[in-house]
Amino acid sequence: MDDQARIMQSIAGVSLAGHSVQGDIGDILHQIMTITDQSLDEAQAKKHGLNCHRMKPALFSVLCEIKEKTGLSIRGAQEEDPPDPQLMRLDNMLLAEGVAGPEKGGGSAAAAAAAAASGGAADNSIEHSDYRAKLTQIRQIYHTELEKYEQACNEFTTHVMNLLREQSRTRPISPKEIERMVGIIHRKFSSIQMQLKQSTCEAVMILRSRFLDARRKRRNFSKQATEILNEYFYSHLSNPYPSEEAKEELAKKCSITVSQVDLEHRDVSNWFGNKRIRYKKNIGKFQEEANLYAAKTAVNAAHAVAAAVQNSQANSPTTPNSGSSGSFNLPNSGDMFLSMQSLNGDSYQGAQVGANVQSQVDTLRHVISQTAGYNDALGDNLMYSSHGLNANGGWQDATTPSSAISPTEGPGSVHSDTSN
DNA sequence: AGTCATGATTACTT
DNA sequence: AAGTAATCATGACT
Repeated sequence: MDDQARIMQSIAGVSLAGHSVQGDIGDILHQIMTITDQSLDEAQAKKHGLNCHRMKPALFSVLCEIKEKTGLSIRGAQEEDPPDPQLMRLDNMLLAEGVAGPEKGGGSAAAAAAAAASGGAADNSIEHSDYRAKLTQIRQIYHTELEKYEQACNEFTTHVMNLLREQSRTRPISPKEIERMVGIIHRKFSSIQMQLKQSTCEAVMILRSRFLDARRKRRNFSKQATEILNEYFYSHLSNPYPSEEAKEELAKKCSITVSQVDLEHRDVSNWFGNKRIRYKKNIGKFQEEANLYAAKTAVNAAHAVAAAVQNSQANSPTTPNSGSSGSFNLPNSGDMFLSMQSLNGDSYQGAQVGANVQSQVDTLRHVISQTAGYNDALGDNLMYSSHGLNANGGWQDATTPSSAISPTEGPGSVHSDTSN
Protein backbone atom coordinates (compact mmCIF):
# COMPACT_ATOMS: atom_id res chain seq x y z
CA MET A 1 0.00 0.00 0.00
CA ASP A 2 2.83 2.38 0.77
CA ASP A 3 4.43 1.78 -2.59
CA GLN A 4 1.17 2.32 -4.30
CA ALA A 5 0.66 5.56 -2.43
CA ARG A 6 4.03 6.78 -3.45
CA ILE A 7 3.38 5.96 -7.08
CA MET A 8 0.08 7.74 -6.89
CA GLN A 9 1.67 10.74 -5.33
CA SER A 10 4.37 10.85 -7.95
CA ILE A 11 1.82 10.52 -10.73
CA ALA A 12 -0.08 13.37 -9.28
CA GLY A 13 3.08 15.38 -8.86
CA VAL A 14 4.62 14.70 -12.28
CA SER A 15 1.80 14.50 -14.71
CA LEU A 16 -0.40 17.10 -13.29
CA ALA A 17 2.02 19.47 -11.65
CA GLY A 18 1.48 23.10 -12.27
CA HIS A 19 -2.23 22.83 -12.71
CA SER A 20 -4.51 24.56 -10.33
CA VAL A 21 -6.22 21.34 -9.52
CA GLN A 22 -3.28 19.82 -7.71
CA GLY A 23 -4.82 20.16 -4.29
CA ASP A 24 -8.00 18.71 -5.66
CA ILE A 25 -6.16 15.67 -6.97
CA GLY A 26 -4.42 15.16 -3.71
CA ASP A 27 -7.73 15.13 -2.02
CA ILE A 28 -9.11 12.56 -4.42
CA LEU A 29 -6.10 10.37 -4.00
CA HIS A 30 -6.45 10.57 -0.31
CA GLN A 31 -10.00 9.47 -0.60
CA ILE A 32 -9.01 6.54 -2.77
CA MET A 33 -6.25 5.49 -0.44
CA THR A 34 -8.47 5.53 2.58
CA ILE A 35 -11.44 3.96 0.95
CA THR A 36 -10.58 0.52 2.28
CA ASP A 37 -10.54 1.77 5.83
CA GLN A 38 -14.15 2.72 5.71
CA SER A 39 -17.35 0.86 6.13
CA LEU A 40 -18.93 -0.62 3.09
CA ASP A 41 -21.74 1.87 2.85
CA GLU A 42 -19.46 4.80 3.34
CA ALA A 43 -17.05 3.46 0.76
CA GLN A 44 -19.86 2.80 -1.67
CA ALA A 45 -21.07 6.34 -1.37
CA LYS A 46 -17.60 7.77 -1.72
CA LYS A 47 -16.90 5.52 -4.71
CA HIS A 48 -19.96 6.83 -6.40
CA GLY A 49 -18.84 10.34 -5.66
CA LEU A 50 -15.43 9.66 -7.12
CA ASN A 51 -16.91 8.06 -10.20
CA CYS A 52 -18.82 11.19 -10.96
CA HIS A 53 -15.94 13.46 -10.24
CA ARG A 54 -14.91 15.66 -13.12
CA MET A 55 -11.29 14.58 -12.79
CA LYS A 56 -12.07 10.91 -13.02
CA PRO A 57 -11.53 10.40 -16.76
CA ALA A 58 -8.15 12.06 -16.58
CA LEU A 59 -7.04 10.05 -13.61
CA PHE A 60 -8.33 6.91 -15.22
CA SER A 61 -6.31 7.47 -18.36
CA VAL A 62 -3.22 8.03 -16.27
CA LEU A 63 -3.82 4.77 -14.50
CA CYS A 64 -4.20 3.08 -17.86
CA GLU A 65 -0.88 4.50 -18.96
CA ILE A 66 0.94 3.29 -15.86
CA LYS A 67 -0.73 -0.05 -16.20
CA GLU A 68 0.47 -0.31 -19.76
CA LYS A 69 4.03 0.19 -18.58
CA THR A 70 3.87 -2.27 -15.70
CA GLY A 71 1.86 -4.72 -17.75
CA LEU A 72 5.07 -6.20 -19.13
CA SER A 73 5.90 -7.83 -15.85
CA ILE A 74 2.53 -9.45 -15.75
CA ARG A 75 2.89 -10.67 -19.28
CA GLY A 76 6.23 -12.12 -18.30
CA ALA A 77 4.53 -14.21 -15.71
CA GLN A 78 2.16 -15.55 -18.29
CA GLU A 79 2.37 -19.29 -17.91
CA GLU A 80 0.92 -21.94 -20.16
CA ASP A 81 -0.96 -24.92 -18.80
CA PRO A 82 1.30 -27.92 -18.57
CA PRO A 83 -0.81 -31.05 -18.23
CA ASP A 84 -0.06 -32.37 -14.78
CA PRO A 85 1.24 -35.90 -15.20
CA GLN A 86 -0.19 -37.00 -11.89
CA LEU A 87 -3.59 -35.67 -12.75
CA MET A 88 -3.42 -37.45 -16.07
CA ARG A 89 -2.55 -40.65 -14.33
CA LEU A 90 -5.50 -40.31 -11.97
CA ASP A 91 -7.82 -39.51 -14.84
CA ASN A 92 -6.65 -42.48 -16.80
CA MET A 93 -7.10 -44.77 -13.88
CA LEU A 94 -10.58 -43.53 -13.11
CA LEU A 95 -11.46 -43.96 -16.74
CA ALA A 96 -10.05 -47.46 -16.79
CA GLU A 97 -11.99 -48.43 -13.68
CA GLY A 98 -15.19 -47.15 -15.20
CA VAL A 99 -15.61 -44.45 -12.59
CA ALA A 100 -14.99 -41.41 -14.71
CA GLY A 101 -16.33 -42.85 -17.94
CA PRO A 102 -19.78 -42.44 -19.46
CA GLU A 103 -22.49 -42.54 -16.85
CA LYS A 104 -24.33 -45.72 -17.66
CA GLY A 105 -23.83 -47.27 -21.04
CA GLY A 106 -20.13 -47.70 -20.55
CA GLY A 107 -17.80 -50.06 -18.79
CA SER A 108 -19.69 -51.19 -15.75
CA ALA A 109 -22.98 -51.92 -17.46
CA ALA A 110 -21.16 -53.78 -20.18
CA ALA A 111 -19.24 -55.73 -17.61
CA ALA A 112 -22.46 -56.52 -15.82
CA ALA A 113 -24.07 -57.74 -18.99
CA ALA A 114 -21.05 -59.84 -19.83
CA ALA A 115 -20.95 -61.37 -16.37
CA ALA A 116 -24.65 -62.10 -16.44
CA ALA A 117 -24.75 -63.44 -19.96
CA SER A 118 -21.77 -65.74 -20.23
CA GLY A 119 -21.99 -68.89 -18.19
CA GLY A 120 -18.24 -69.03 -17.82
CA ALA A 121 -18.13 -65.87 -15.78
CA ALA A 122 -20.63 -67.24 -13.32
CA ASP A 123 -17.92 -68.66 -11.10
CA ASN A 124 -18.24 -65.84 -8.63
CA SER A 125 -20.84 -63.56 -10.08
CA ILE A 126 -22.33 -62.84 -6.69
CA GLU A 127 -19.16 -61.26 -5.49
CA HIS A 128 -18.84 -59.41 -8.74
CA SER A 129 -22.30 -58.01 -8.44
CA ASP A 130 -21.40 -56.88 -4.97
CA TYR A 131 -18.24 -55.37 -6.35
CA ARG A 132 -20.12 -53.59 -9.08
CA ALA A 133 -22.68 -52.27 -6.63
CA LYS A 134 -19.95 -50.76 -4.51
CA LEU A 135 -18.21 -49.38 -7.57
CA THR A 136 -21.42 -47.74 -8.67
CA GLN A 137 -21.73 -46.23 -5.25
CA ILE A 138 -18.26 -44.78 -5.52
CA ARG A 139 -18.97 -43.50 -9.00
CA GLN A 140 -22.11 -41.78 -7.85
CA ILE A 141 -20.37 -40.06 -5.01
CA TYR A 142 -17.57 -39.08 -7.30
CA HIS A 143 -19.89 -37.56 -9.87
CA THR A 144 -22.03 -35.64 -7.44
CA GLU A 145 -18.94 -34.28 -5.76
CA LEU A 146 -17.41 -33.36 -9.07
CA GLU A 147 -20.59 -31.62 -10.09
CA LYS A 148 -20.66 -29.75 -6.83
CA TYR A 149 -17.11 -28.55 -7.35
CA GLU A 150 -17.86 -27.58 -10.92
CA GLN A 151 -20.85 -25.57 -9.83
CA ALA A 152 -18.99 -23.87 -7.04
CA CYS A 153 -16.17 -23.06 -9.41
CA ASN A 154 -18.52 -21.52 -11.94
CA GLU A 155 -20.32 -19.57 -9.30
CA PHE A 156 -17.14 -18.23 -7.91
CA THR A 157 -15.78 -17.39 -11.34
CA THR A 158 -18.83 -15.40 -12.35
CA HIS A 159 -18.79 -13.71 -9.01
CA VAL A 160 -15.19 -12.66 -9.44
CA MET A 161 -15.82 -11.61 -13.00
CA ASN A 162 -18.71 -9.45 -11.96
CA LEU A 163 -16.55 -7.94 -9.31
CA LEU A 164 -13.79 -7.22 -11.79
CA ARG A 165 -16.22 -5.83 -14.30
CA GLU A 166 -17.59 -3.53 -11.72
CA GLN A 167 -14.14 -2.51 -10.66
CA SER A 168 -13.13 -1.88 -14.23
CA ARG A 169 -15.10 1.30 -14.01
CA THR A 170 -12.70 2.65 -11.42
CA ARG A 171 -9.50 0.97 -12.44
CA PRO A 172 -8.22 -0.36 -15.72
CA ILE A 173 -8.61 -4.09 -16.08
CA SER A 174 -7.61 -5.74 -19.29
CA PRO A 175 -9.37 -8.86 -20.60
CA LYS A 176 -6.04 -10.59 -20.26
CA GLU A 177 -6.13 -9.95 -16.57
CA ILE A 178 -9.60 -11.34 -16.21
CA GLU A 179 -8.52 -14.35 -18.14
CA ARG A 180 -5.60 -14.78 -15.83
CA MET A 181 -7.82 -14.48 -12.80
CA VAL A 182 -10.15 -17.11 -14.15
CA GLY A 183 -7.17 -19.29 -14.81
CA ILE A 184 -6.04 -18.96 -11.22
CA ILE A 185 -9.47 -19.81 -9.93
CA HIS A 186 -9.73 -22.83 -12.15
CA ARG A 187 -6.35 -24.04 -11.10
CA LYS A 188 -7.31 -23.76 -7.46
CA PHE A 189 -10.49 -25.69 -8.00
CA SER A 190 -8.84 -28.32 -10.09
CA SER A 191 -6.37 -28.91 -7.29
CA ILE A 192 -9.36 -29.59 -5.08
CA GLN A 193 -10.75 -31.86 -7.74
CA MET A 194 -7.48 -33.69 -7.81
CA GLN A 195 -7.88 -34.49 -4.16
CA LEU A 196 -11.29 -35.89 -4.90
CA LYS A 197 -9.90 -37.94 -7.72
CA GLN A 198 -7.12 -39.19 -5.54
CA SER A 199 -9.37 -40.34 -2.76
CA THR A 200 -11.71 -41.91 -5.29
CA CYS A 201 -8.79 -43.80 -6.75
CA GLU A 202 -7.85 -44.94 -3.29
CA ALA A 203 -11.36 -46.17 -2.62
CA VAL A 204 -11.39 -48.08 -5.89
CA MET A 205 -8.06 -49.64 -5.15
CA ILE A 206 -9.25 -50.79 -1.75
CA LEU A 207 -12.39 -52.17 -3.32
CA ARG A 208 -10.37 -53.95 -5.95
CA SER A 209 -7.97 -55.48 -3.51
CA ARG A 210 -10.88 -56.63 -1.42
CA PHE A 211 -12.86 -58.26 -4.17
CA LEU A 212 -10.70 -59.11 -7.09
CA ASP A 213 -7.22 -59.79 -5.89
CA ALA A 214 -6.26 -63.38 -5.67
CA ARG A 215 -5.76 -63.46 -1.96
CA ARG A 216 -7.48 -60.93 0.15
CA LYS A 217 -5.31 -59.30 2.68
CA ARG A 218 -5.89 -60.80 6.06
CA ARG A 219 -7.46 -58.56 8.61
CA ASN A 220 -8.36 -59.62 12.08
CA PHE A 221 -11.97 -59.28 13.00
CA SER A 222 -12.88 -56.95 15.77
CA LYS A 223 -13.19 -58.28 19.27
CA GLN A 224 -16.92 -57.81 19.23
CA ALA A 225 -17.27 -59.68 15.97
CA THR A 226 -15.41 -62.74 17.24
CA GLU A 227 -17.41 -62.46 20.40
CA ILE A 228 -20.65 -62.64 18.51
CA LEU A 229 -19.49 -65.47 16.29
CA ASN A 230 -18.15 -67.45 19.21
CA GLU A 231 -21.34 -66.94 21.10
CA TYR A 232 -23.28 -68.41 18.24
CA PHE A 233 -20.81 -71.21 17.75
CA TYR A 234 -20.80 -72.39 21.33
CA SER A 235 -24.49 -72.02 21.82
CA HIS A 236 -25.05 -74.15 18.73
CA LEU A 237 -22.23 -76.54 19.41
CA SER A 238 -24.28 -79.58 18.57
CA ASN A 239 -24.95 -78.20 15.13
CA PRO A 240 -22.71 -75.26 14.36
CA TYR A 241 -23.97 -74.76 10.84
CA PRO A 242 -25.73 -71.45 10.60
CA SER A 243 -28.22 -71.19 7.80
CA GLU A 244 -27.83 -68.68 5.04
CA GLU A 245 -30.09 -66.30 6.85
CA ALA A 246 -28.30 -66.85 10.12
CA LYS A 247 -24.97 -66.16 8.45
CA GLU A 248 -26.35 -63.02 6.90
CA GLU A 249 -27.69 -61.93 10.23
CA LEU A 250 -24.44 -62.66 11.99
CA ALA A 251 -22.57 -60.71 9.36
CA LYS A 252 -24.86 -57.77 9.89
CA LYS A 253 -24.67 -58.06 13.63
CA CYS A 254 -20.90 -58.13 13.51
CA SER A 255 -20.77 -55.13 11.23
CA ILE A 256 -22.86 -52.81 13.31
CA THR A 257 -20.39 -53.06 16.12
CA VAL A 258 -17.39 -50.85 15.77
CA SER A 259 -15.23 -52.72 13.34
CA GLN A 260 -13.17 -51.22 10.62
CA VAL A 261 -14.50 -53.58 8.02
CA ASP A 262 -17.96 -54.90 7.39
CA LEU A 263 -18.23 -58.62 7.66
CA GLU A 264 -19.90 -60.42 4.85
CA HIS A 265 -21.61 -63.70 4.42
CA ARG A 266 -18.45 -65.21 3.06
CA ASP A 267 -16.39 -64.05 6.02
CA VAL A 268 -18.84 -65.68 8.35
CA SER A 269 -18.72 -68.88 6.35
CA ASN A 270 -14.95 -68.86 6.45
CA TRP A 271 -14.99 -68.26 10.14
CA PHE A 272 -17.33 -71.13 10.85
CA GLY A 273 -15.42 -73.40 8.54
CA ASN A 274 -12.18 -72.64 10.30
CA LYS A 275 -13.76 -72.77 13.70
CA ARG A 276 -15.41 -76.14 13.17
CA ILE A 277 -12.30 -77.76 11.86
CA ARG A 278 -10.07 -76.29 14.49
CA TYR A 279 -12.42 -77.02 17.29
CA LYS A 280 -12.78 -80.58 16.19
CA LYS A 281 -9.09 -81.03 15.73
CA ASN A 282 -8.21 -80.03 19.22
CA ILE A 283 -11.16 -79.77 21.49
CA GLY A 284 -8.98 -79.55 24.53
CA LYS A 285 -7.52 -76.35 23.35
CA PHE A 286 -10.94 -74.78 23.07
CA GLN A 287 -12.21 -76.07 26.36
CA GLU A 288 -11.61 -72.89 28.22
CA GLU A 289 -13.22 -70.82 25.53
CA ALA A 290 -16.17 -73.15 25.42
CA ASN A 291 -16.67 -72.87 29.14
CA LEU A 292 -16.42 -69.14 28.94
CA TYR A 293 -19.05 -68.75 26.28
CA ALA A 294 -21.28 -71.39 27.79
CA ALA A 295 -21.15 -69.53 31.04
CA LYS A 296 -21.92 -66.33 29.24
CA THR A 297 -24.98 -67.74 27.54
CA ALA A 298 -25.91 -69.42 30.77
CA VAL A 299 -26.02 -66.05 32.44
CA ASN A 300 -28.23 -64.83 29.65
CA ALA A 301 -30.38 -67.89 30.02
CA ALA A 302 -30.63 -67.37 33.75
CA HIS A 303 -31.72 -63.83 33.17
CA ALA A 304 -34.18 -65.01 30.62
CA VAL A 305 -35.48 -67.56 33.06
CA ALA A 306 -35.89 -64.87 35.61
CA ALA A 307 -37.68 -62.74 33.10
CA ALA A 308 -39.88 -65.54 31.92
CA VAL A 309 -40.71 -66.64 35.39
CA GLN A 310 -41.40 -63.19 36.54
CA ASN A 311 -43.59 -62.63 33.58
CA SER A 312 -45.53 -65.85 33.63
CA GLN A 313 -46.08 -65.67 37.33
CA ALA A 314 -46.65 -62.04 37.61
CA ASN A 315 -50.05 -62.57 39.13
CA SER A 316 -49.08 -65.40 41.37
CA PRO A 317 -47.38 -64.85 44.73
CA THR A 318 -45.23 -67.96 44.50
CA THR A 319 -41.99 -66.91 42.91
CA PRO A 320 -39.16 -69.39 42.52
CA ASN A 321 -35.92 -68.26 44.03
CA SER A 322 -33.51 -68.15 41.05
CA GLY A 323 -31.35 -65.56 42.67
CA SER A 324 -30.49 -63.61 39.57
CA SER A 325 -31.79 -60.16 39.23
CA GLY A 326 -31.14 -58.56 35.95
CA SER A 327 -32.20 -56.32 33.21
CA PHE A 328 -34.93 -57.39 30.89
CA ASN A 329 -33.24 -55.82 27.98
CA LEU A 330 -30.57 -58.37 27.46
CA PRO A 331 -29.34 -59.09 24.00
CA ASN A 332 -31.30 -62.03 22.66
CA SER A 333 -33.67 -61.79 25.53
CA GLY A 334 -36.52 -61.98 23.10
CA ASP A 335 -35.41 -65.31 21.72
CA MET A 336 -34.47 -66.60 25.07
CA PHE A 337 -37.74 -65.51 26.44
CA LEU A 338 -39.70 -67.52 23.95
CA SER A 339 -37.60 -70.61 24.22
CA MET A 340 -37.54 -70.54 27.96
CA GLN A 341 -41.25 -70.18 28.04
CA SER A 342 -41.54 -73.21 25.88
CA LEU A 343 -39.20 -75.09 28.16
CA ASN A 344 -41.24 -73.95 31.06
CA GLY A 345 -44.16 -75.90 29.74
CA ASP A 346 -46.12 -73.01 28.39
CA SER A 347 -47.49 -73.84 25.02
CA TYR A 348 -45.99 -71.11 22.95
CA GLN A 349 -45.82 -72.16 19.33
CA GLY A 350 -43.78 -69.35 17.90
CA ALA A 351 -41.82 -70.15 14.80
CA GLN A 352 -38.58 -69.29 16.55
CA VAL A 353 -39.05 -71.57 19.48
CA GLY A 354 -37.97 -74.78 17.85
CA ALA A 355 -34.83 -73.24 16.51
CA ASN A 356 -33.81 -71.88 19.85
CA VAL A 357 -34.48 -74.92 21.94
CA GLN A 358 -31.40 -76.71 20.75
CA SER A 359 -29.14 -73.83 21.61
CA GLN A 360 -30.78 -73.68 24.99
CA VAL A 361 -30.25 -77.37 25.45
CA ASP A 362 -26.60 -77.01 24.53
CA THR A 363 -26.10 -74.36 27.08
CA LEU A 364 -28.01 -76.09 29.79
CA ARG A 365 -26.28 -79.36 29.19
CA HIS A 366 -22.99 -77.67 29.59
CA VAL A 367 -24.01 -75.99 32.76
CA ILE A 368 -25.26 -79.27 34.12
CA SER A 369 -22.08 -81.07 33.17
CA GLN A 370 -20.12 -78.46 35.02
CA THR A 371 -22.18 -78.23 38.14
CA ALA A 372 -22.62 -81.97 38.46
CA GLY A 373 -18.94 -82.75 38.27
CA TYR A 374 -19.53 -84.63 35.10
CA ASN A 375 -15.96 -84.73 34.01
CA ASP A 376 -14.74 -87.41 36.34
CA ALA A 377 -13.77 -90.23 34.05
CA LEU A 378 -12.64 -88.11 31.18
CA GLY A 379 -9.76 -86.49 32.88
CA ASP A 380 -9.46 -82.76 32.73
CA ASN A 381 -9.26 -82.77 29.03
CA LEU A 382 -12.89 -82.80 28.14
CA MET A 383 -14.92 -80.94 30.56
CA TYR A 384 -17.03 -79.78 27.73
CA SER A 385 -17.73 -82.81 25.63
CA SER A 386 -18.23 -82.81 21.96
CA HIS A 387 -21.97 -83.19 21.79
CA GLY A 388 -22.99 -83.94 18.27
CA LEU A 389 -19.50 -84.70 17.22
CA ASN A 390 -19.46 -88.34 16.25
CA ALA A 391 -16.50 -90.63 16.31
CA ASN A 392 -16.15 -90.34 12.59
CA GLY A 393 -15.28 -86.72 12.79
CA GLY A 394 -18.48 -85.19 11.60
CA TRP A 395 -21.04 -83.27 13.53
CA GLN A 396 -23.82 -85.21 11.89
CA ASP A 397 -27.29 -85.09 13.32
CA ALA A 398 -27.71 -82.66 16.11
CA THR A 399 -30.83 -84.20 17.57
CA THR A 400 -29.01 -87.23 18.90
CA PRO A 401 -26.22 -85.95 21.04
CA SER A 402 -23.89 -88.73 21.98
CA SER A 403 -23.15 -88.43 25.62
CA ALA A 404 -19.57 -87.59 26.24
CA ILE A 405 -17.60 -89.57 23.75
CA SER A 406 -14.15 -88.29 23.34
CA PRO A 407 -12.68 -88.54 19.88
CA THR A 408 -9.29 -90.06 19.40
CA GLU A 409 -7.57 -86.95 20.59
CA GLY A 410 -5.29 -87.55 23.54
CA PRO A 411 -4.44 -84.98 26.19
CA GLY A 412 -1.06 -84.26 24.78
CA SER A 413 -2.07 -83.82 21.19
CA VAL A 414 -0.39 -81.11 19.28
CA HIS A 415 -2.43 -79.21 16.81
CA SER A 416 -1.24 -79.99 13.34
CA ASP A 417 -2.37 -76.81 11.72
CA THR A 418 1.05 -75.43 11.38
CA SER A 419 2.91 -74.51 8.32
CA ASN A 420 6.10 -72.83 7.29
C1' DA B 1 13.43 -63.32 14.23
C1' DG B 2 10.45 -66.75 15.82
C1' DT B 3 5.99 -68.26 17.15
C1' DC B 4 1.23 -68.52 17.39
C1' DA B 5 -3.43 -67.35 16.03
C1' DT B 6 -6.36 -66.79 12.59
C1' DG B 7 -8.46 -65.20 8.11
C1' DA B 8 -8.48 -66.78 3.29
C1' DT B 9 -7.75 -69.94 -0.40
C1' DT B 10 -7.55 -74.33 -2.66
C1' DA B 11 -8.46 -79.10 -3.73
C1' DC B 12 -11.32 -82.42 -2.93
C1' DT B 13 -15.68 -84.82 -1.10
C1' DT B 14 -20.38 -85.41 -0.31
C1' DA C 1 -23.33 -75.81 -3.47
C1' DA C 2 -21.72 -76.36 1.00
C1' DG C 3 -18.47 -78.68 3.78
C1' DT C 4 -13.83 -80.53 5.11
C1' DA C 5 -8.93 -80.74 5.38
C1' DA C 6 -4.78 -78.88 4.20
C1' DT C 7 -2.25 -75.03 3.33
C1' DC C 8 -0.87 -70.36 2.75
C1' DA C 9 -0.22 -65.68 4.48
C1' DT C 10 -0.15 -62.30 7.71
C1' DG C 11 -1.21 -59.66 12.15
C1' DA C 12 0.11 -59.63 16.79
C1' DC C 13 2.84 -60.86 20.30
C1' DT C 14 7.34 -62.43 22.43
